[in-house]
Amino acid sequence: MKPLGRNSLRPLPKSFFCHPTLWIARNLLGKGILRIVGEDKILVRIIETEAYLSKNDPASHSFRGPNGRNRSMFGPAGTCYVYLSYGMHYCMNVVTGAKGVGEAVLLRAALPVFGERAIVRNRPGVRTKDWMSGPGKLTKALEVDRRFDGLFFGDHGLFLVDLGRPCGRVAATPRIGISKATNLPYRFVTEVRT
DNA sequence: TGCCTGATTGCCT
DNA sequence: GGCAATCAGGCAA
Repeated sequence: MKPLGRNSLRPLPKSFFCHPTLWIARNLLGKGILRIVGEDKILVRIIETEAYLSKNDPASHSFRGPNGRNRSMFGPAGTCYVYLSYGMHYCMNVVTGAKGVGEAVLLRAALPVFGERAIVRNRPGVRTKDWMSGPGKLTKALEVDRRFDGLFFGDHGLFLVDLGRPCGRVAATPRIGISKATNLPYRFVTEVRT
């Protein structure tokens, strides 16, 4: 894998996405999202994810099979699945599992590593701790919207990268904001600090 | 065809 | 802590 830029950031290898979805959700904690917009580079560290499976997971968009909105969730592992939530917020997922399966990991929250100037531009007047403390806030800070739906991470200025540092302790809890399958501990958080 | 709900956020009190 | 904003699917009729 070719390093990305001056910080020797390496994109996550394809083999990373060959693991089970729950493994990927847990192991994305501490990894980086690199966003390149023109001259600006934004790097953030993932601190919260949620896994959405296909079978036996009624909370997952893919539970009822493919439709217009969730089509890219059934793409090959490493596909970016972006959907509109509550009619106004975008949420970004990494598709996992084989093509046609319909599993993904929702990227819920992150902390800044560098590129604060661009983040401030995207999140004017917002306190630092609230920059990316939710899925809709994260996409806003990184300038990610429906244009990325169905594209691959690694294309079009959006990368998942290894920061070469392990994350801290990981906690698994039920997922947020859902009404179905609320007992499943598919949300993963870490107390990592940059 | 039309109503209801939701993987949310941010403003207002 | 309450609640409005806003829209795409699901589902009932």
